[in-house]
Amino acid sequence: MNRSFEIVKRCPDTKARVGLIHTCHGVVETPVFAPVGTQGAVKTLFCEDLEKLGIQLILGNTYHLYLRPGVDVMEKAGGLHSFMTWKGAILTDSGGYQVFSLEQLRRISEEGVEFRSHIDGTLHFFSPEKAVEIQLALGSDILMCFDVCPPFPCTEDQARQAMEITTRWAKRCKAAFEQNALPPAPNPEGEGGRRPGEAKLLYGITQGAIYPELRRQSTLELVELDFPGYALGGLSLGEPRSATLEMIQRSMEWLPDDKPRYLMGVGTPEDLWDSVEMGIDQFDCVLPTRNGRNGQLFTSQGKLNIKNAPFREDFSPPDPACDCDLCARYSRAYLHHLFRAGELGAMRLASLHNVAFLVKLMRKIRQSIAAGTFVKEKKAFLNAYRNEKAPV
RNA sequence: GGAGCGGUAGUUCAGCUGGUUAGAACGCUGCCCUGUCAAGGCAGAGGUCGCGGGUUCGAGUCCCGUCCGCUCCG
Repeated sequence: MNRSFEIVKRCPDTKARVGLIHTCHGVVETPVFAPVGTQGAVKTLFCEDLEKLGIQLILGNTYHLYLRPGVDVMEKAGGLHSFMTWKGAILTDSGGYQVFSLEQLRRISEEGVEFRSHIDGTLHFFSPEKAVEIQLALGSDILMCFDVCPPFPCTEDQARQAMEITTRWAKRCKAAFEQNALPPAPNPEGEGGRRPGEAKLLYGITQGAIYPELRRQSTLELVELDFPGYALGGLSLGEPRSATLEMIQRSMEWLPDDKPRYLMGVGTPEDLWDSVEMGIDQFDCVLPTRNGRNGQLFTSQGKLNIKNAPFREDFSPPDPACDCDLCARYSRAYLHHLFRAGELGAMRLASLHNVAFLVKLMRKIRQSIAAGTFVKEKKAFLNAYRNEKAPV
């Protein structure tokens, strides 16, 4: 049996845990935040930056990389790792999110999804099998099942349909994965399995929008299929935060304790603390890079729109508590100026800072779980982040 | 000295033959962004239409005068 995930430490007060995911490209310490590199690049950053931050896992996107540069190029390059020179682990999203985000450009059937390329309008077809095949060609370490992500809001009927087809596709993804990704490996230990880190991992994705019963059914059916990790999909699409938290909390009851739980597309610093507390191990989010490009910084004292007028003459560091390449050297006024002047470096510095901020936040979270101070640290962080006075 | 063109938001300009609360872009102020179609999106502030008369029910728009700028001719 392949134990790709091990739990190292548990929080005495909450469901939070510290763990390790063994991938073909190194160990990933959890809870982890993975920056999103849709097109084989974390926007404005280079591998050197990610390495310097100690990042162990990044995302790539099947749909985007399939369209450009194309699977042929990826294969000739020897896979995405080699292509972009990334030595760490890569998780590829299956393109399921694009089923949602490219709503106008696709048509769903039982067999799969017909997409029109957002680049040149050409027609393409993704089946669960094809999504897996492409992810294998990319050389992904953690593959995601091809799912249908319904929008918010959506009716219970729509949510049910999306959830049911996602489950059926999960079976097909798993079959395709087992056929192509797991050639019988000689095993001198005689246990008929691999050692940790020798196998690629295919995660299942739960759906069900914000309907608890659908969520339950989705989760239980996927658990039945026995994936090495489970993702919570279709959340943080605009639904009330309380609903998101409720869906996470409920899902934790149905998911096996000994597998990594991945909350897709989240999040904000508050979301990360709250979700880890409930037992989430993995995150990814475009927020640090997208907001970075748009001039919003995460800081220890809350969000900061660096383009705002008051920063014109503020020569203090963006976040005094931060030691990233931005904060260690440049002032708010300078970054403000770079944004106003449309200098590309502004987006890079802000993205770098935001990614560093979340990565360091996760490190702090892991350490506090291990030290048994999670609850205290969370409270302290949120007090400062929300700019409230510490309780006396 | 003469002729022509032009003066409308901070800036560059739209406003057909006169007709509701004068528009755009950029700039400015702020908010937003959650498995990236995103160097993006939304909202807001800002103008006694150079000035003074006149015609008209009604003038940024037509007429007269005047000031300023540009171009050309002397």
